Amino acid sequence: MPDDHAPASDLKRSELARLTGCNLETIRYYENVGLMPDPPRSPAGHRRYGRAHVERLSFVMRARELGFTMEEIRGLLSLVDRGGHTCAEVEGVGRHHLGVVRAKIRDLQAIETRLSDTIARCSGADTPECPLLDVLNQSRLRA
Amino acid sequence: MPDDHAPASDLKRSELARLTGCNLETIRYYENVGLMPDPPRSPAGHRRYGRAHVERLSFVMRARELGFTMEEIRGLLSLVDRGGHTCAEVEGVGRHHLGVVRAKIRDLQAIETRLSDTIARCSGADTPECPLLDVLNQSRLRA
DNA sequence: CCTTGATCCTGTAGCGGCTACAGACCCTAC
DNA sequence: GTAGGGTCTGTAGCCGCTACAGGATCAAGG
Repeated sequence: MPDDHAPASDLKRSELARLTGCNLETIRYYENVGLMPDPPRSPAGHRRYGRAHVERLSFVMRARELGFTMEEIRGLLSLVDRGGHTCAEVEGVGRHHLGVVRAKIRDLQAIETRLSDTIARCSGADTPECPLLDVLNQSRLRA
Repeated sequence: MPDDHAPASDLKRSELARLTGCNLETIRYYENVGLMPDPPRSPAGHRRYGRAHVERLSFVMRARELGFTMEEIRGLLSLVDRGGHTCAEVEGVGRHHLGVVRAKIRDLQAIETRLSDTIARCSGADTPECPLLDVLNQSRLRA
């Protein structure tokens, strides 16, 4: 769709927020931690964003949606910014993160199994005896 | 069960830490946030723990291992402490937490799928073109 | 031109769940 | 007595935001 009739430049912070769906304060936060560049300012000191900022923020947001840490995103951005990056480098970051994600899934699945197995044995009755409490109380010291 | 021959009482904080595997500082933290009771003190003000503290801390640690938040653990502990708790109440807390765990797993699995599908298309070559970067750059504004 | 209300600016504090460190005490052994 | 450990307290830092206070500035209406 040709959309050039809409300038999408010289945006205020609130407009960038609305356009990207990013929280207003988070934009400033990303600037502080170096994920977003210091934007040019109006004479009164108000931030003015352009198309490049919209794309940069969108990149950051999509990376966050995929669970990349800010450190990893900084890495990805510096790869791209310095130019001459390779797919291999980017893939390396991605594979590492994928490993972390898979590890988290495994941890949570172990919890899920243990928890659902335990709860399945709950009577749901008005008695104080409770398999879940037993699991939490099961002392390796006695027994 | 008669187990009174093992004292396991009058423990120092470091001993409680060693016995439970809990980090030394974390014990004080749990005390500050109300998961552990204020223990009795030696004349010089040093904390002295007994068997009950070992069990309490173990309870908290097992609950944390299952991913319960401190808020939920406080809830579980107050159920037990006030007496007259029921399995139904405990199960309720557990079921709620299980829902949260399952939601997290779903979120992570969505990330995992998207990430692994994308990385699978990476060439791993020295070219700048990269499917992962494409995904991060894919602008909903143009295209 | 002036006022009003919305927006912008800055710095800072808070969330959860710890972890660690500084600087003061204290305890034990030699 | 003194050296070294352990303990005490308060506080700051981690991540990734989010929110709020108190001031400056903007845009519209009268």
